[in-house]
Parts: sequence; structure tokens; C-alpha cells
Amino acid sequence: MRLFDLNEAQERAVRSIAGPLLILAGAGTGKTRVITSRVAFLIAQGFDPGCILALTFTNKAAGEMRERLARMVDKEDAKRVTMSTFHALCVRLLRQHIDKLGYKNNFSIYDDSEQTGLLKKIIVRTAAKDEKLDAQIAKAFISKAKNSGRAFAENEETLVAAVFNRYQRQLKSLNAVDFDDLLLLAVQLLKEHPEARAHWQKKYRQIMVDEFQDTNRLQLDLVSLLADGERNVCVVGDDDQSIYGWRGAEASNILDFERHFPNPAIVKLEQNYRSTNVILGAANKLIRNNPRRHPKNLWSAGGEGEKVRAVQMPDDREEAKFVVEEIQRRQTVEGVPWEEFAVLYRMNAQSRLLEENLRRLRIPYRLVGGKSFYDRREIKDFLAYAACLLNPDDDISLLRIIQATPRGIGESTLDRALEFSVRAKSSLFRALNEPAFLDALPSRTAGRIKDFMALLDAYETRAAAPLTVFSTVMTDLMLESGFLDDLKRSCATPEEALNRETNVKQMIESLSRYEQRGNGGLQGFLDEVSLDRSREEKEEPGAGVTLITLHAAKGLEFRHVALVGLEEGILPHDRSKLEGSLDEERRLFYVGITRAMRTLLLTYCRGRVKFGGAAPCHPSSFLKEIAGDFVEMVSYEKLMSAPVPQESVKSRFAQLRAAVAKM
DNA sequence: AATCGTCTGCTTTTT
DNA sequence: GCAGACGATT
Repeated sequence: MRLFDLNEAQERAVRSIAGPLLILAGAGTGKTRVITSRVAFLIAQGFDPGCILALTFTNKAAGEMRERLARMVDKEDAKRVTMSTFHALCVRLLRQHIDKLGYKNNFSIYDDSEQTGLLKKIIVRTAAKDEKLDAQIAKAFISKAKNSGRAFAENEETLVAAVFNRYQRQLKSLNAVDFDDLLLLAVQLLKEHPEARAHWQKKYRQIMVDEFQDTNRLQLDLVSLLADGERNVCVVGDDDQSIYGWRGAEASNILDFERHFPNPAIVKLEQNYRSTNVILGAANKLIRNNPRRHPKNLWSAGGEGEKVRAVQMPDDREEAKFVVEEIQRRQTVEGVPWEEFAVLYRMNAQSRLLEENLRRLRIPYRLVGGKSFYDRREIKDFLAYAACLLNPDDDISLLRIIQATPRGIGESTLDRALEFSVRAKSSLFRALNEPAFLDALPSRTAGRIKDFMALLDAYETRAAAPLTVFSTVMTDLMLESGFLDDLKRSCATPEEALNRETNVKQMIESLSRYEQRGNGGLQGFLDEVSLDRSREEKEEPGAGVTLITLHAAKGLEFRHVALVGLEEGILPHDRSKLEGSLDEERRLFYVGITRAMRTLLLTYCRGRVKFGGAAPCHPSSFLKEIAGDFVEMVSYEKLMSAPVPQESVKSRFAQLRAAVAKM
């Protein structure tokens, strides 16, 4: 019996359901299909859907998987399978059991900017006059330590180590955790509390992990702890697509899989359903240069295809112009919709010239990445209000909402309150309610604090009441606190005011929808928001040409891909040489190449504007590595002298012939 | 206390 | 070339 229309290797992966399984899934080899089929197979084999756990890195991936599964099995069964990101799973674990670690179950989750803000404060308090420490550096240090399993610094000889320990103590007293803590504390919980461990081990009897090459030490620990019974662990990944080493991902997790889970079944998926053989040939040729990898050779039944073109351009302006015109040409000649084109680059700064050219030719495009809706001031304020209602000890959020609206509580008062709270070892909220503190203030100021505290207290009570409709509570709070009025007042233009107000209303509507959807309450809503910044951001069809970084393009595919700036110093990036991560840069290029379904265009410049001034450029050393039969090198001069339309007519012909040949 | 101006220093950023 | 940070100026 053939299963769900799978190839032989895919089917072997799906049918292997006892003990550890390593699926090495090259780019475009139908990895998601295998995972979802395997879940369906497990259910068909009698496994309770509730005992199946599938872990991903992004909410998008989890969502896609859920959708596909819903089409394959009974809807109710599909709903009972846990498909979640690592972080979301950890939140679930911790909301239930974090009290065992000395936090309260209503803990706040701090995002990047709140984390940085807190660190800045701690650095100011900790550093001596002549000492300097950048909050970003401290953050990186702390994140690295946590991701390798260290919850504190053993000795405080360096400033950054002292800051680390203070930061961690401070978070705990704020009843708050950062992103890394979610993993760290979940692991700690399972390690130190056998009854909690037993509970979760019993719940999840079949565990699958997507993008395993991107897991870090903590994520591996988490999986090991959860699976440490029946050891039914299936990991899927591609060591050649490991591009997040700089964020703590350990490619060794997949390379040395058998060390962590002895005697695994191993399945390699090498048949690619995405690209032409020319594109795969170039990709294979490139990646062979990496040491230490599971050897793989991607192939496709989809024919040879057009050669990869590598084009030299005089400078970055010409490059952007050429790439955009090339897209327009193909769109016109072949009638390919805009959304089947993508331009990939190493760093966001490279998007500017491309955007300019696309706008010039009135070509629709979407820029992936950039600042999020959730980074807007008014949205952060709104979320801080919500966080305060649930966790009054969250000083950072409380400070934020006190300062969001001028209410006669100034900086010096807050400084004194903070100082008081530190001495009394209590939270800011408690200090502001403390008669011993209030009595020492001018009566006007004390009165204002009392008023605000009374307001908050009333709303906290409302929020804690059973059957509360949080969207109503928040609407009232936004009005009564004066937040909305002040938001309008503080805007420079009426348009801006309207815009910001609309944003807040959108949040309230979104909360209201969330409440109608389920019973996660305000806490659940906040969790979802902090763990999924792209939620509700619909991918509207007809959005146009995609501009995207190589990192963000992983997991996506486009019919026609242009990869720009293939120069030494950009790809590979200069910094990678210092850090010894040339292999990772090569993988990044590999990821870029394998996004292309039909055509791939590579460009590099002889010179470009760098940091304001002109700088000479040299072709990326990776270009030499793929040079050969798959790649056609085109010089700018040749391009200008040979009329382009001829070329396109010829390739159109070749395509038609290939299409006919297939039929 | 706020705002303007100059100095600096440059990736990638799933959660 | 441009954003973000910090410091001097009103």
C-alpha cells in the first residue's frame, strides 16, 4: 500500500514510529508533507492525537502544519494534536507549574525592548564611574549564557557578569521572564521536579521537531527531557540550512544526533520537488565545499531548466536597475505574476535601491521584515496597561503606563518610589500604595498617585472577576485613564492621531476576537501577542514582488529568484571571517539558491556605495565554487551589446519545448 | 527639561 | 548615508 502519495524515502520516514528517527530533509524535499503525513499515520495506528507533539520555530510553520493536518485527518483529532513553537509550549508548561520555581503563575513576558530597557537601568546602577557597558552587548552575553543552560554567572568579576546576576534577580522580583527564560525555566522545571517531568512525559508520547538544525542547547535539553521515556523522537532538519549559529543554534545537535539519541533510524530525503536540476546542481556544487555535513545530493525529476546567470554590474545602482527591469521584462514577456518573483539580499540596507527602482516602474512589491506593528508606541502602551492588570508587580509595564500619559507623577517622584521599593524589597506598585512612602511626598503628588492607584485597583478587580469581558474592560480603561485623550493630544497632525487611535482600536478588536475564539482570557491574549508578532498579518494575494533577506527567505520558494550583492564582504560578510563562520555564510548562499523554482539570477558589482563613499568590490569567492556547467557568466558589456529580447524569446522557446516534452 | 546637533559606527534577528 | 546615542545649548 502506498501512503498518502509519498515517495519511497518519505514513506519510510512516515512508517518509522518507534524510537528515535532522524529525517535529513534537503531543501524542497517535502518535509512538511512528511511531518503531517506521519502525524496522520500515528493517529491511524491508534495513537491518541492528544499525545502527539510537533514543535516548530515559527508560528507560521506551526499554523501551516495544522492546516495541512486538518485536511488529512478528522477535524476533532487534528485539533487535539499539539502543534506549537518551542516558546509557546514552554509558556504552557510554565503557566501551569512555574510556582515550583518561585515565580507566580501570572508572570509577564518581556520582549526585546523591555529587556534592553531593564538592562540599561541595571547597568547604570551597577557600573562604576569609569566603566561602560553597552546594553546590547550585555543582552547578547546573557542570552548566550542562558541558551547554553546557565541561569546565572558563577563569579561576578566582570561587570557584565554582575549585571547578569542582578538582571536575573530583578526579573524574578518583577515576576517577569524574558524569551530565553521561557526555555531555560521550562528545562529547569522538568529537570528539578520529577512530578512535573512525569506529567509532561506521560502527556507527550510522540514528539516531532521541525528545523532541528536550528535548535540550541536548551531546546535539545527540552526535547530530551520530554522524550526520556519511550524515546519516540522524530527530528527533521537539514544541516546544510543551519544559518542561525549566531543566535546560539548548534548544528551539532543534528550532526551528532545519534550521540543524543542512540541507534536512531535515519532517512534521507533527496528528491526535490521545487527546483530545476541546474539550480540544484549549482547548490550541490556549492555546499560540497563545507566540511562536516551529512552528505546529500539533491535531484529533481523536473528537467534541466535555464542556466543560472551570474552577471557583473558596474555598481549597485545599475544592479538594482537591471534586476528590476529584468523582472519587468519577464513579467511582460511571459506573463508571470509579480508575486512569483523575489529579490534576496544579505542585509536590509540593500533593499533601498531596489525599492526605488520598483517604485519608479510602478511595480508592486512587499518588503518582508522591518518594524512591527507591535513596536509602535501606542501598542506597547496598550499592552503595558493589560500587563499591569494581570501582574501589578511588573514594574516596567507600570512605569510605562505612568509615564505614557502626563498625570503629574514626574521622574523624580518615580525615582524615589523605585528607591523605596528596592529598600523595602517590594514592587513599585506596592511602594506606590504604601502610606510610609506616600506620606513623605507633597500632598498634591501623593493625591495624584492615590487617584491613579485607585483607578488601577478598580480595574484589576474587574479583570479578576469571573466572566469578565476583557475587551470591554480595556476599552473603559483606555478612556477613563485618559490614555486615548492624551494620545490624540500628543500627536503632531490629525492624521497621526487618527492613525494611532485606529491602532489601539484594532488591538481591542483583536482582543475581542480572541475572547470569542476561546477561553484563554487576557493572559492568553498577551501570551499570543508576545510570542507571535506576525499574528493576524494577512498575506494578501497580489502583494507583488518580494524583497527579503536571505535569513528570512528560509522555508519560502519563488518561481524566479534574483540574489544581489554577491561580493566578498557582503556574502560572505566581512564579519564572518573574523568570527570563523564562513561555512554558515556558504549555507546562507545555499538557502538562497534553493529558494528558486525555475530561474536564478546572481548579480555582483565592481564597485558600490558603502558607508557613504564609493568602494571597489570583488566577486564573492562562492561564485568560483559554483562556476561551471550550471552557471552562465555574463559581463555587463556583453549584456549591453546583446539585445535582451532575443535572449528571452529563445528561453521562452526552450521552456515551451520542455513543457511539451514533459506531456 | 527639552531639543537640536554632532558624532559614531555599521549583519543576519524564527521566539 | 543614515539612524541612534549622547552631549551641549536654549
